Amino acid sequence: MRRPPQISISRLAVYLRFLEDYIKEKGPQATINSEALAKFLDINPHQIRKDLSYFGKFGERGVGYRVKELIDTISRILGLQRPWNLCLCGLGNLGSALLAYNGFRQMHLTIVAIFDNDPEKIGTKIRGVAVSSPRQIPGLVKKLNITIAIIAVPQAVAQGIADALLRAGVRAILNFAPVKLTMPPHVKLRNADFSAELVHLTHYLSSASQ
Amino acid sequence: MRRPPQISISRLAVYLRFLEDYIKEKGPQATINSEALAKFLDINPHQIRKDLSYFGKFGERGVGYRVKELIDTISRILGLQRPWNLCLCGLGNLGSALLAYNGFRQMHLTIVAIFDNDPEKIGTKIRGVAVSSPRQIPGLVKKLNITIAIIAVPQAVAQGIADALLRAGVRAILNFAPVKLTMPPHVKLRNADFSAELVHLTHYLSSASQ
DNA sequence: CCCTGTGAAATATTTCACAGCA
DNA sequence: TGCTGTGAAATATTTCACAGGG
Repeated sequence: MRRPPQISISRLAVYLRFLEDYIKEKGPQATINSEALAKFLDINPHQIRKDLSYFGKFGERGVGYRVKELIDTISRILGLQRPWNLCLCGLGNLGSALLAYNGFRQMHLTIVAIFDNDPEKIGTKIRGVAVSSPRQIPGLVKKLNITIAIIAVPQAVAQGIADALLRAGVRAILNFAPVKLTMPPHVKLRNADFSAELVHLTHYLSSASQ
Repeated sequence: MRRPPQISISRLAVYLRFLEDYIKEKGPQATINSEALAKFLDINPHQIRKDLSYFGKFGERGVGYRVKELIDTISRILGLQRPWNLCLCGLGNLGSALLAYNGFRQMHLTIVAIFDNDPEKIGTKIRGVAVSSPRQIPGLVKKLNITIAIIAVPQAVAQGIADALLRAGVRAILNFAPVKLTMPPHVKLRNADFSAELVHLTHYLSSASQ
């Protein structure tokens, strides 16, 4: 059994979300086999079994997987069995969208601090979360035990915010700003890049039509 | 020379964005070699040369790449040398964030229609773009020659919107709703999934600390 | 000599086929 | 029999090493 590829982590997240919907519909005793799950998600059943096998044996031969157990297992694999405190940097449209996004809560991910430069926003509470100046990053990251940060600020200030987060001791960053950030290797950095996604579509459409 | 992997398209988008910033700083005569570019983007220089070589020969031995030319070349590869009309489905926080996102304009991607169910919004113009009822999808997609759609509606209605877009003749969809959409193979579908990104961070943090 | 472009090697990932247990 | 778990095969992708043109 080898080390799981990065991409299998993304797939586990997809399985998890589907299974959470599925158990709501089918009830807590539901089981599912890899073939049925594969069909729903339009993926190869071998892939699913392989992804899970990197982490252990969770199914029953002749039966499939007990959905309740599988949800717990995948949650544990993904580190979602415990709560995480996040901060959101940047409360523009994107930051507001992320704050409103419900997907986080059910994953035990809680935004406990918001940092924004706008004096109008600083000192207010949005959806129950206080907005602070970025100068408060060092203090609040420690005080609120924040380990993960979301960067949703303009390109030009993203690296500066990232540096402040790094100094404050944040250990992982999800960056929505369209820049390549520089971080030491002990900080885990992921980039979410809208335009890179769109470009797949334009490339596909223009190469398909030639 | 083999078929380029999907992921090299994402990397080309990253190269392109960097080069656009770079030429602004260094001027229109700038050149760059694969090693320098690789260093800026924290990537392997062989990877960059290989990614480009899937599409042709764009560099000069002993010199590197002329940045201006390389920008044009990558734009052409990605299908960005021509304009594209997009529609945005869903004008919540995320939809608003996407509408405000400047990255699209410089890629010749124009949002020409917005679809939302809210009667308060229908009939208004946001950032110069009219908001219409989803019932207008068939008519407007054809009339405005929309080929690409962005779905930023709640999970529960995403498949219905996708079906309407399909019937209207849209050829590619970028889906931000956290569901697996079902589409026939001739429609190119990409998913942008925030929580799948975050889960990489929680998985990393919890497995690193064990 | 400098740096690209590219076959070939190394590595990573996916798919397959089937042993083995309920 | 039915389905998982997993080595092994097939593919895909990345990295390397170097030929070759300016």
